[in-house]
Amino acid sequence: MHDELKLNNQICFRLYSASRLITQAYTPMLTALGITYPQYLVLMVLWEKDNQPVNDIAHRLILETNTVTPLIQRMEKQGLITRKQGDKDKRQQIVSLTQIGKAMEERAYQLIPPAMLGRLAACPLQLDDYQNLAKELDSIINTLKK
Amino acid sequence: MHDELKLNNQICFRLYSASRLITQAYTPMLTALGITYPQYLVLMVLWEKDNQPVNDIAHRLILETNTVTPLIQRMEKQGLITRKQGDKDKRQQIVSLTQIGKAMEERAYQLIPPAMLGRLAACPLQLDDYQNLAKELDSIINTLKK
DNA sequence: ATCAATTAAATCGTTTGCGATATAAATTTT
DNA sequence: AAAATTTATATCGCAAACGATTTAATTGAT
Repeated sequence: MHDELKLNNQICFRLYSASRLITQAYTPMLTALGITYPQYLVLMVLWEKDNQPVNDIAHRLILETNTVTPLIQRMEKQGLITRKQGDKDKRQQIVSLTQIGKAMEERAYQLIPPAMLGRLAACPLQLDDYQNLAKELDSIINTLKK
Repeated sequence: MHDELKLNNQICFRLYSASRLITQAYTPMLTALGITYPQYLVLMVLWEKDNQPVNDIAHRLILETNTVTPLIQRMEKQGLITRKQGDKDKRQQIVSLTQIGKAMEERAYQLIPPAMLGRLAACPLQLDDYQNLAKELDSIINTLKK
């Protein structure tokens, strides 16, 4: 048995597990808001800057448009966002928040950060551990993204 | 705009992105072997210890059986593993490697670790950074898994 | 200006991941 | 032992991800 192929030695498996578990920790709050985690990501992008084309949202989330387009279509059906053809470039679809989508920011702010703090209260990591983690993850992300 | 809701301040988004990007980095090698990343995880579990029930594999990968069962069914169809009912407990399905599944370990060992090393060569992280990262991820995983 | 190449979205098909539920076998309770 | 509960898998439905392809609009080249 090659040690390199042991699950315990895999950073990738840890990232995969930690990512899924944190997403699962968000789920109860997101379900209360009626959204999923990827939809929450799209909303965060739009809360920072409204009226963006699909491509910019996809780029920000490091996703392909073939993932973002259906995601956005579902969000439109739910009344969170609207789409309209771009003025300068008619290939673009400009995505904008509805009043419902805008209003959800405040609800998310009240609900999610305190709940996540509670959920991670038992975690021994300190603030500088999280900052360190963020830096290490950014290194990996920047190395691997095209 | 609440700072807590900015994408840049989200550990979760970093984990999600890093996980997807590393999985994508594995993909060319896994495609050459004819498998996917979750299938590779199942194989690693079985390379460490063959003949395990679905439940143990799911537990090891921190997945539910409703994810692992169809995954294993596809792997069976591809001839990588076999399933047989448990002797003591007839509810169990014992999963075992076929010769093809066993032989794949050596091919994976030749192919994957060197390619991933190359892929991460440009990453500024050092060995102790990775060890640190592993410890931090384990903290999060242990805090959040039931 | 015309034709070719690029770009922005969308569509299609497959594999995951997971909540909810079903089924059958084993265990516990009464 | 019969009934109730728990446990191991499996099934179903839906939302991601993503490779591959398509369509329409824009840009670049001749």
